[in-house]
Order: sequence, then structure tokens, then C-alpha cells
Amino acid sequence: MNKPETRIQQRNRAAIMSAGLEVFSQFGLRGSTLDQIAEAAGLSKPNLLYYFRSKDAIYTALLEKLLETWLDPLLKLDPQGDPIQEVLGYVRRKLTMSKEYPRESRLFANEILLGAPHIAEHLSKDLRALVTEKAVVIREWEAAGKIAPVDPYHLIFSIWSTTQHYADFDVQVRAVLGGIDPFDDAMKYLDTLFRRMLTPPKA
Amino acid sequence: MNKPETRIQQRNRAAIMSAGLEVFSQFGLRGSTLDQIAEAAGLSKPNLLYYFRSKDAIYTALLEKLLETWLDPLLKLDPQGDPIQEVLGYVRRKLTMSKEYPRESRLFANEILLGAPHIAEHLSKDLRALVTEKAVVIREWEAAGKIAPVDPYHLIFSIWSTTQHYADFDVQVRAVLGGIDPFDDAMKYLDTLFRRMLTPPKA
DNA sequence: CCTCTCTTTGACCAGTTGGTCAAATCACGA
DNA sequence: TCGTGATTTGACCAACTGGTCAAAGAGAGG
Repeated sequence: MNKPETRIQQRNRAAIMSAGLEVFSQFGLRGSTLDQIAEAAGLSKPNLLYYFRSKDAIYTALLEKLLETWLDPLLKLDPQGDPIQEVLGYVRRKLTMSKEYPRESRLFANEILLGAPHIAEHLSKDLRALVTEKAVVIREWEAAGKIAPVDPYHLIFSIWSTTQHYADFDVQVRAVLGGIDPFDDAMKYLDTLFRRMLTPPKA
Repeated sequence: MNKPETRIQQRNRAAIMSAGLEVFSQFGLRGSTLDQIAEAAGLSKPNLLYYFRSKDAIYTALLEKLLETWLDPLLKLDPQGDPIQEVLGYVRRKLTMSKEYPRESRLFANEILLGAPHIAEHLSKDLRALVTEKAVVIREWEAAGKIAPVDPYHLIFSIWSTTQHYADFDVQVRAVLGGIDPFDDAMKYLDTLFRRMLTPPKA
């Protein structure tokens, strides 16, 4: 039986997760040190290891918590809503997440890029199940003539990639644009992109 | 004055670059060791350092060589060609590169993700100049009514992100699709996506 | 066959890093 | 106030890693 967490445990675990996010998202798993995380968390290194078994444990805990947050916007895609508005709303939510939670996006991207060794299972279970479910919804919308014909899986991939790009490749985007904040224009562009993609041709 | 390279130098430098690509793209800069690269190259560790000053030097050399290859498809965007075909051709070339050179794509992605500390300058010079130049071309196509109104910078970003996604996030894509090769469907999907985006509305 | 340069390597080193541990300190309910 | 379990830490360690170096080993031209 798990004992309930004390207040101190809650506070310190949260501080460690927060510090871990900050550090891991900047330097990756191998590029980050326990000392860095400890300092960011305001704790000593052995103290970190009192709360988490190992560096990997911090990283894995972070990823798993993150995955939920990451799936949430897709989960909210409502089969009952207006199809195009639902998809565009999803795009908007994802882009907003890139803007407001770039560290989370980068941490996740880094993990996938390196082969997702810590969350491979989650991807082929939870993520796959969720996407498959939503793909069915999109296919129904298409069959009902509410949206133009489209491969639902690749539609979702393209939403992920275009929106997350503004978090993961932020330096590149800003280098190209010369420092201008990209998000307003990105929002307009992506809205147009997916609107044109999905609007059914006039009969 | 630089002396010309001997055959042995050419062979070994090439072997090191190749090994470096293999290893760095799998584990990132910090996650890779000289021993790994040495073994992959079939050389001893001190021998590596006879050809390259440091681990960083191998990595940087790799990135710089890579950047050229990476810019090349965009360079080939022909202002004289048919606008929509030119863009779709660019998309096709980029997706093909993701399929055939995933290691290069991942290495590059990893560098950008971690803040591009080794190539920041290249991004804000070479890359920025090239994109700006092509953005002008796209604006002219738009002004001539050859393509629908579109933000040229974000158009390019969306081409990068959607195509590179299939290399960088390969594990995730395959986890979702259950192992089916994604590239054929991706090609069709992206062709449709950008065709619908760019086809001007009938007057 | 000699020699000069290029190439290769075994042995080594110092700094870093993840992780341990015993002892000290703290928090809180009785 | 006291006792007990939770919390914190200084000191330490073994493994790893990037990098050095002196010396040995090839290769090619004379």
C-alpha cells in the first residue's frame, strides 16, 4: 500500500519535475546533469535521489506526465461538432500549446527523435488508440460530405508537424524571420491551410 | 598554404564523417562517444583525433556539409517554372530526402532543437538569405494570380515541417500506423494538401 | 636500402558524472 | 517536551569520457 505524500514530498517532487523540464528540454537527457537539475530545483544532488531513484526516473516521470497533456487537445476533438471548426480548433489549440509550452514540446520531440526508447510502448498503445479513434470520426465526416476527401492519419500528422514546428524549430524560424514573433502569422497561415484543405468543393 | 589531401586522409576523413553521421544521428552530440564513432569508423580513438581536432570538430564539420545538401532542394525552386508544379516538386524532393536521408534530417533536427549553437550563424545568414529570396518569388507568383494568396515564409515552414516529420518522428508515425510504410500515402497527402492550398479560386 | 614524413596506437590522465551512505537534522503527533 | 520517522547533506567512489603523448609502424621517393 502506498502511503499518502507529505506536503514536503509534494513540493519537492514538483520542484524537481519543474527543474527537470527546464533542464532536459534545453540539453536533452544525456546533455543534462543531476547537478544542473538539483541547482534548478534548489536541492542538493543526494536530495534529488531521495525523491527519484535515478536521473532516468525523473526523465521518464516527466515524459509520462507530459504525454497526457499532449494528447488532451486531440481528445477534445468533438465528433458532434462542426467538422471544419473542430479541426481548425484543434490546430489552434496545438499552436497555442507550442507557444505557451515550448519546453514540453521540445522535450517530447527530443525523445521521439532519439527513437522514443522511454515511451515506445505508450506510443503504440495510448497514442495509437486515440488517433485511430479520431481517424474514424474524420472518415465519417468525409463520408457525410462535410469535409473534402482526406487521409485522416496524415491530416493529423500534418497538424502535429506544422504546429509543433514553431516550438521545436523556434530558433530556425526566428533566424529566418529575423526575430519577428511568428505566432500571429502562423495562426492565420495554418487556419487558411487547413481550411482550404478541408473545405469540400462546391457540388 | 594547405597541402593537398593524401588518399589515406580522404578515405579516413570520409569514414569518420560517415561514422559520425551514423552515431550522432542516433544519440545526439552529448549522447555519442568518441569510442562509438571510432568503432563505427574502424579506427582507434587517437586516430580519430589525428584527423579531427575534437569531437565537436567532427560534429561541426558534419553539420556544415549537411547544411548545403539541405538547402539544395529549395535552391532548385525555379522562378521561371510553373508555380504550383514548382512548389509541389519542392515538396516531393523534400519528402524523398526524408525517406532516403533520415539520419541527416535527424541530426539537423537535433541541432536545431537544442538551440542550434553550432550553426546559428549559418541560419541567420545563408538560410535566411535563401528563404527571403524565394519568398520574393512566391509573392510574385501570388501577385500574378498564379497561386492563391499565401504567406510565403509560413508556406515554406509548413513544407519543411510536414516533410521532415516523416524522418524526424518516424518512430511515432510508425507506432500510430502500426508499422505500415508511410511514405507513399504521405506523398499523396502532401501533394493534395499543398495543391489545395495554392490553387487559386476560380475567378 | 635508407630516410623523411605521414599514420597509427597503447598507455595514460584529469575532469565529469551518476549514484551511495552514514550521519546529522528536522517535523510533527503523542 | 520527546521520540520517531522523514528529510537533508558532506564526503566519497567507480565508471566513463575527451583528449594527450611518446613511440612504433607504414609508405614513397631517392
